[in-house]
This record gives sequence, structure tokens and C-alpha cells, in this order.
Amino acid sequence: MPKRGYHHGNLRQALVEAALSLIEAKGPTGFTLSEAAKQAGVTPAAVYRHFEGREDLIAEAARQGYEIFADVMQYAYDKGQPSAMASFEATGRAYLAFARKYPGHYIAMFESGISVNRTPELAAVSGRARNVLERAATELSAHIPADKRPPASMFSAHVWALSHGVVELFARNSPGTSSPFSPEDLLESGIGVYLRGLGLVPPDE
Amino acid sequence: MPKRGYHHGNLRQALVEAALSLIEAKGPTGFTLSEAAKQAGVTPAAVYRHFEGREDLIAEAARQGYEIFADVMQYAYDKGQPSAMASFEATGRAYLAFARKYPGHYIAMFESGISVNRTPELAAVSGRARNVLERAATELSAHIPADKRPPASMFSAHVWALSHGVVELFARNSPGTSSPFSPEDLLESGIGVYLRGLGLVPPDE
DNA sequence: TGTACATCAGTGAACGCGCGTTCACTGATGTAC
DNA sequence: TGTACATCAGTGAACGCGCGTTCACTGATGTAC
Repeated sequence: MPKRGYHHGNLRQALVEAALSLIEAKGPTGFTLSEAAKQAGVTPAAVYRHFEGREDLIAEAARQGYEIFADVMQYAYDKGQPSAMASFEATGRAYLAFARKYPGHYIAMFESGISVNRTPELAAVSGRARNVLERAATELSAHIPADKRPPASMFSAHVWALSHGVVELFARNSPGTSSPFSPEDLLESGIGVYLRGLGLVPPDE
Repeated sequence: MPKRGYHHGNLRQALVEAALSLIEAKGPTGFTLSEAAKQAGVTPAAVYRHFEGREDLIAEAARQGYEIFADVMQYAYDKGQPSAMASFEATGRAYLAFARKYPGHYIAMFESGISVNRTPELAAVSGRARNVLERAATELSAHIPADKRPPASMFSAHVWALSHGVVELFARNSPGTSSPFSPEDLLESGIGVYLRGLGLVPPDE
């Protein structure tokens, strides 16, 4: 998409994409408004036609990330239905798949320091993503005898934490943290053991 | 400890501590050499008597963190002995306790972007910490029938990922990520379910 | 105990840099007639 | 189809700022005799 003439045509989105690739390459710290503008073939001042400033641009990148994230989670959930277990496992896998496929978005969402409560819109879409996982956990918890059932929000938190930890420690070219296992295997096996611990998978499968 | 006269007395360590408190307060991004110097009551230039530069100062903060971390993990491990299970659980708890007690160190170690391979010394001490967890996992794995035993390095990775995820998502004043459960409860219960899944805890305990 | 001197740990001024942001402007586009 | 004009999306120069880093310096400390 060559920039033609004075007007860019789709600068707003081009800036978001430049921001994403910079964030992916250099971390949220390394991202600068000026560089994003440059990468989009435009003067830094032009950014202010479309965003309030640096933070606002990052927030928009994060928002788009949450949007994709929620869709991906929802899709995984639907695909697993009507099995609660299949839906649950699929959403876990989807979490990692998202982090790997959209690293720039992931960083903007979880590591850039922008708050999800920055705008109502951002809060809404992040809530939508979280709800998918919680719904899957709730349905799954119905299969556990009520007396030994942990709250659904608790094991949704467990899976979320495990997924996030795997992403941060093993799916990023982390500082010296290598492992003989792929992040996918780690998460898959980790969730497997966990579900067995909940009594949802026969112990000798 | 009032600064007296021209000479500071213990500037090197004072700078490390200033760096830690700044990193804790503002994230690794927010940390600046100049501010650390100011907080230690000294000119920015004075820093260069003790460190090669900004990065070097952060690295030293991280190094001290790893040192404490390794000690804490080792202590927890020892306290759990001779029970492999007790040692394993204790190291998991120690991980979270460390993250909460030394947030500045934790951030310098895991979120500042400095590589553990920056210096041999840093690599060594981080390896020491990791080894404690792996040893605990290895011993524990001896209690699992060999045919259904996952590699020890795998479940040490699981616990590490879970711990890290809990810290990042729930133990920090994270962006909108609140939970009705304390990080301690989340980690404790998560590890509990996990160990049950490994067949190391009776299913109806 | 007193003096001379080397060493050390700080100062403070200066640097070049890239940043985010502002401003008055101008070139391109689209619409009315 | 052609012209006038409003609107819009960009430019480019400028700003103030704080940063990390360097340098020649100086005040304090410690040691030798």
C-alpha cells in the first residue's frame, strides 16, 4: 500500500500498525510516537490529527488487541461446545495462540502499563474476553460434585495465570529462560494435570 | 543515615536502593539514573564512580535480587526437608513471598529487560535459584510411578509459570485485574490441584 | 603529633540527543452551483 | 464541465525538557615519614 501524495488515506490504522510492530520489536519502552510516525511515512505532528497523544495511540492498539482476543476466545469456546471440557481446553489454547500470533497486541494489552479502565470502551472489551474464560470455567465446574467444587472464578484465574506465566517466561525470547519444551506443550500438559487434579479427567488416562 | 560532608560513605549501595525504590514505584521504564542519584543526594556524575552506567546499575539491583531469591528458595527447600512434597510446596510459596516482599528486585529481575546472560555472575546466581526449584521437582517426581512421570523440569516449569502468572496478574496493582482471592490463596490452591493431578495427593483430601 | 602528598569520591557545567507536543501554514479533496 | 470555496489532513519549524554521559576540577581522606 504505497503512500500516495499529500494525503495518506488510512493514516490512523497505519499508525496503529506501526505502533504494534515497534512495540513488538522494542517493548513498550522502546516505542516512540515519532518513530511510529516516521514508519508510517509521516511527520510526528500528523499523529495528532488522529490521536490525542502517545498514550492514546497505545490504548487504541491495546483495544484492537482485546477485540481480537475476545473474538478468538469466543471462537474457541464455541468450537468446543457442547462439551464444557472441550470449550475450556480450547480457550486455554487460544490464549497462548493469541499471544504468539499477535505479540505486539499482547504486549500493548498486558505489558504497556495502560490501564483497562482508561476508557469505558476498553473496560468493556477486556471484560468480554475475560467473560468467555469464566463462562467456560463455570460450565466445567458444574461437572464437579458441589461439595468439592472450587469457585469457577478461581480456576479460571488458575488457568489464566498459568497461561500468562507460560507466555511471559517461555514464549518470549526471555532472559535466559529456555526450556526443552515448547510453550504449547507446557501449557497443554499443565492444564491436563490441573484438570486431572480437579477430578475431571480419569487419573490413568 | 544522614549524609555527612563531601563523601557519602556508602554511595554504591545507596544508589542500588534508590534504584530499587524507583523501579518499584514507576516501573523499569520510569527509572532514571539522574533521579536515583538525586534520591541518594548526589550528582548524576557521581554514579559513574561506582557503575558503568544506567544498565549496570539495574543489573546490580537484579543481581542482588537473585541472590536474595536464591537464598529464600534454598531456605524454603531446606525447611521442607526431608519431605519432597513439603519442600516443593514451600519453594512455590517462597516464590510468591519473595515477589511481594521485594517488588523492586522482582521487577528488576523479571521485567526490566536485562538479560540474565549479561554477566557470568548474573547467570550463575539466577541458575542457583532455578536449581533449587528443579531439585525439589526432581525429588518429588521420584514418588510418581516411572511410567506416568512427567519430566521433572516440566513440572518445575509449570509451577514456575503458575507462580509468575499469579504474581503478574494478581499480586501487582494490575490493570483492572482484580480477583476475589488473594494471590497466596490462588497459588496455594492452584498448586494443590496440580499436585493432586499428578497423583501425589489423595483425590479426596 | 605534625606535615606533605597521593588517592579517592564527589562537584558542576556542559554536551548532544530525541522526545512529545504546539502552531501557523499549505496542499489536496470534495461539494455547490 | 468548470469554477469558487470550505474542509480536511498533512507539513515543517520550533519549543522546552530531561535524559545519559564526559570532563576538568576540587574537597576530603588516609598514609608515610
